[in-house]
Amino acid sequence: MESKNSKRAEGAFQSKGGGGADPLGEVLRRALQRPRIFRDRNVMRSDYVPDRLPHRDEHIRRLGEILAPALSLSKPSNVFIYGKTGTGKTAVVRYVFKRFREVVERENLPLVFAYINCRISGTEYRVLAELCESIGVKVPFTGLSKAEVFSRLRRGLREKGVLLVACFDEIDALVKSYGDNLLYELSRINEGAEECGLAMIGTSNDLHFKDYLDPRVLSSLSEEELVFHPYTATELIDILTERARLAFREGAVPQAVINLCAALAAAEHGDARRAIDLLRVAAEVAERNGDSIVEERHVRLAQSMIERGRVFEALSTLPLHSKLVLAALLLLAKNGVPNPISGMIYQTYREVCGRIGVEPLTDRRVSSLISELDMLGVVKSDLVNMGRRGRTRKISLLTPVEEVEEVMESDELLASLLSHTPASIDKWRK
DNA sequence: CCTCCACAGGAAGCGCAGGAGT
DNA sequence: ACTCCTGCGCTTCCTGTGGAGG
Repeated sequence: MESKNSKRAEGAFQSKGGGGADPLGEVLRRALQRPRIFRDRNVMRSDYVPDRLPHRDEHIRRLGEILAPALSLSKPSNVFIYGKTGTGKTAVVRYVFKRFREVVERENLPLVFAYINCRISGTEYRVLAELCESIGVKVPFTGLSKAEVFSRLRRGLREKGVLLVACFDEIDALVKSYGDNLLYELSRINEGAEECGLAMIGTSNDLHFKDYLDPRVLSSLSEEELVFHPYTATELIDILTERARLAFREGAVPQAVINLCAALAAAEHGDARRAIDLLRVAAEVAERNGDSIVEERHVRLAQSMIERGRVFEALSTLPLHSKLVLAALLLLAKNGVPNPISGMIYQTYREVCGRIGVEPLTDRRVSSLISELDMLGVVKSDLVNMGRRGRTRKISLLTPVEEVEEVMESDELLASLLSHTPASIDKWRK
């Protein structure tokens, strides 16, 4: 990507030849001359697996020990990994998998390591399908019954004589919407099979996840357990320093900037991914600015950009009715009702629907949409009891009104709604 | 102390789309 | 062509609930 862009830029630059009105030429010349902050952009990507994981040596060693029997082709214990987001669960698993794969390749062992993110895969069917694909069994993305995919997986494992070590990342997402049936079936897939089978690693950022599991599944899945604690600010500094050393030109990112990123992320539950994102965006801001050194103001700017990016992302990808719910929320906030309750939002939403001639959804559905927006981090909803006046949710935007409005203005349909204040709002205004 | 509000949120089911197998 | 399967977005129906006001 990087090299492709710069090659194209160079070509255009040369073809400019002896001057003339070329609006792009100046931009391209500046792009080439621009002081480069990045040395290797990939290092700052979220799926990058570093060669060293500061402050996680102990976890790496434990996981390695647990999985070691796989190399002599006996099924290792299942593992359960707990820890909040950005505490290095995924990084450690990926790192250990990477190192094991190197050995597998060298020794030519019938051993496969699969990594599946259950929240992204979403359904039991897709998780099964991914397991199948990891051992080279083709399955259509829909059309088969789950039982059929399951038996293909079992058959595949037997016929190929493969030992599969699968990591189910964010396994709680799957269990919360589908129950633990699939896990139970998978834990029994080994029965009657020797020299092949399935070992499971589950990760969850919900510490109470255990409560959702059937005792049989729990005992099978958590033969071993690992707990990851959030990083402290000093640990985050080490992580960022290590990454920065690889990702940036020497001297481009001062220690003070790294410390600031670490401090900001540490304030939000020690999330390393957040910290790395923040530093990356700050560096991009600086580079786009033509600066050769990342400064504190770039970090501050990056923080608000990340915030705005989340709203923009949400607004551009959300389905129509979720957008309309957000529009209702914004209209309420703009007109002196910053923390409306569900009922107010629903009424406003209905009026908004009426204005553009869209059939409104039921209140139940809208309630679910609000929950989704909550999970996306676009709004915040708090359960409140108002005694006689019932029990409801108080909902507020997590992003400043002006920023949401700015993003909404760019959407033709939504922008047209903002000019008109729904009548019902009057009665709630104080 | 009891009532009853205004919803939350679970469960079930419906209709549709996309696809496999026969 | 027909049956069977799942996912998805949605509705309908339902039970649950903390505390202000009677």
